[in-house]
Amino acid sequence: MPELPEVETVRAGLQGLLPGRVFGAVEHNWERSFPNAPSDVKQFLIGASVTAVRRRAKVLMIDLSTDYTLVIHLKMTGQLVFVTEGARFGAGHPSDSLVGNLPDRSTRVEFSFTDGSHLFFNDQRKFGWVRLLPTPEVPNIDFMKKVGPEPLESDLTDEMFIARLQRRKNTSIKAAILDQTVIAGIGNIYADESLWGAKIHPATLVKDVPKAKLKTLLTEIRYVLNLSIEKGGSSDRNYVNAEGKKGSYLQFARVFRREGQACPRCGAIIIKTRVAGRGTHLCPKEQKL
DNA sequence: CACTTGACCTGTCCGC
DNA sequence: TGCGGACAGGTCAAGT
Repeated sequence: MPELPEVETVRAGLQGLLPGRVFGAVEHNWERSFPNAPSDVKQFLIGASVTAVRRRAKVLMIDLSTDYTLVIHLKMTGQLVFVTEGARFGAGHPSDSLVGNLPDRSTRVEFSFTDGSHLFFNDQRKFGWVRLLPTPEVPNIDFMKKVGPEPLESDLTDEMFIARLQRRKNTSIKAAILDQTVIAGIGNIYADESLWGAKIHPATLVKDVPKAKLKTLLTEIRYVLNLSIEKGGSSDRNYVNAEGKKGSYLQFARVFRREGQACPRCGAIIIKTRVAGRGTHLCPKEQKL
């Protein structure tokens, strides 16, 4: 799923809903979704209150009063949906939702708070995970050690972005920006959208993209990520925010899932192809190899 | 080291 | 209607 804008939307939602709530119980039905030792869960989660909800790259962090943190990766189909007591098994969710009554068959973990509210970790494909770690250890997990800079942080300069891309100079520009160790948070949707914005064919080797275009690419990455955050993210199949609602970015997408339609800039027909092992959408007239 | 491919899973869609 | 295969928003480990 979830790329940076979707994870950020979930983070913002949870930040408004969770702080102060106290964990009362946890249930899970798929070991790999929450592989923590039961003794750790009992000692450091049950009875702890939420202090803050953070994000780094596509990873969410729910900080606890015990100086432990729930670290969560939604991968392709993960959802984190908060419901008050009445909504559990209850009236379901509004029409702008992909979630019905919870728990459902995609529910992997159910967190219950002492005030009767619940947080559901749903994950149809079971790729996602939740881990409970001491807060100071979170930056030391492999992913955090290797992940690249946040694209929306102003301390990432054009020069830094270009220099990091050069590490992957013999691969396609699309593979390079999807590489989380080069830059954080970009996935298939925003890769296609930003490459269209910068008029770069996704299969172009990094070394063959002029520096001026790489600079433009960073501008376009920031544009699409910010626009998507504003629209609440992209809901293609599974993604919903912390309240179970869909995001609307795909209504504004220029190429993603728009094969067969006219390019909004030049009118040529958008095509779908395959680059870096991923479905790839582009304008064949403006994005040439 | 850089790069590509398959694996991890379930569900849906498309062609026969 | 059933069945096989491809594909789906993301990482990882293993291969070359």
